[in-house]
Amino acid sequence: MKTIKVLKGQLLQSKGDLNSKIYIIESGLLRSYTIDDKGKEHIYMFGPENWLVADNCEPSVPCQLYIDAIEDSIVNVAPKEEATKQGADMDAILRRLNSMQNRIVMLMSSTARERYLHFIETYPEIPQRVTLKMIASYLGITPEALSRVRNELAQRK
Amino acid sequence: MKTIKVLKGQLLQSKGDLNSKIYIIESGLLRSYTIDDKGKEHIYMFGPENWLVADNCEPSVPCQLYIDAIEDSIVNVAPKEEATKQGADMDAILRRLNSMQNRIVMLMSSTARERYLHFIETYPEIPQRVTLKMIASYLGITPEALSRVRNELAQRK
DNA sequence: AGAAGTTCTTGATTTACATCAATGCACAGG
DNA sequence: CCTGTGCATTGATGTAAATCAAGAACTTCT
Repeated sequence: MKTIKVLKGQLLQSKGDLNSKIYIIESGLLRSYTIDDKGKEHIYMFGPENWLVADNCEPSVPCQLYIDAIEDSIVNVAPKEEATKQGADMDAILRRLNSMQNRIVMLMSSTARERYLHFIETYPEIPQRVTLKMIASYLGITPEALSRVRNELAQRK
Repeated sequence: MKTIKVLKGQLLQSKGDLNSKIYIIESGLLRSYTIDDKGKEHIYMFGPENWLVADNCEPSVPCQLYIDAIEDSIVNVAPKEEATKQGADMDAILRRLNSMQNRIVMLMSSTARERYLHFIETYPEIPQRVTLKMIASYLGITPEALSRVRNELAQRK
C-alpha cells in the first residue's frame, strides 16, 4: 500500500487492465466510469475524501471501468489481495452494498427528476465540485435533460 | 439460524420491515423486488439454489425490498448480526459486488436487447423457471418490449 | 372436457428522453 | 479589450420503449 499524488485529469486505470487496484482517497476527487460501444461515458461512481474506488472484479480478469482524477488528489493505492485478506472493514462493505442497491432500485424505477433530487440529497458536496455533464452522466440522463429538470425545480419555487 | 419451508407465492419480507433477515436458499426460488409509487413491481434479484437474498440495509432501518417465493422452497434464515459477525464468506461478497456493478453498468448503458442477451447468458437456468413478465421486470423493461426483442432474435436465425 | 384464469403476443398511440443544432456566457491568454 | 474554448441552456426533431387495448394460447381446476 503506497500513497500517490495525482493531477486533475490523470488516468489511474483503464478498461481492460489486469490486476486492477483499490484506491482510497485521502483528498481530492476521483471518478470511475465506462465508455460504451457508441463512445459515450457513463460515470459509475464519484470518489471524494475517504471513499474507496475500485473495479469489483477479480484481479485476474480485465476490468471494465476507467478511473481518473477530477481534482488534484492524494490517494492510497492497494492491491486487491491485500485489502481483501486483512480484516477488510465489513461495515464499509455493507454500506457500499447498500448504496449499490439503492442505485439499482433508482435506475430501475425513478424518473430523471427523482434521480436528481435523490442525488443532491445523498451527496450534497459533490454537485459543486463537478460539471453538470458529469452529474447527468452519473444519473444516466443527458445534460440537456438535467438542465430542464433543474429549471423546472427552480421555477416551482 | 433456522431452516424453513415456504410455499410458492408466500411473502417472507415486506417493504418497511425492521430487522430484515438474510435468506439462503437451499432449494426452490425466491425473488426480491420493490413496488414504486405507481404500483409497478421491479425485481431486484432472483434467488435460486445456493444464493443469498437480503435487503442490504442496516437491521435498524426499514428495508425497501419485498421478498417472496416463486417456487416452493427450503430456506435458511439468519439474522444479519449473526451473518456479518461470523467469518462471512468474503469471496461471495466480492462476487456479489461484482454482479451488482455489472447490473448498474448495464442499466446505464445497454438497450433492451443487450440486457436480455446478457441475462440469458449469465443466468441460463432462470428463464425456464419464471414468467417473461418477471424477466422483463428484472431487466427494467415491459413484457411487451421483451416479447418484441425475443421475436426479433428468433427471426434473425 | 369445459370454464376460468393466466401468460404471451400484436397493434396503435403516447411519452420520456435522446439527439442534433444553435446560441449565450464566462473565464483565460494573448 | 478582443477572441477562443468549454459549459450550460434552448428549441426542434427523432426514437426506443411505455402504455393501452385486444385477442390468442397455455394452465389449472372442477
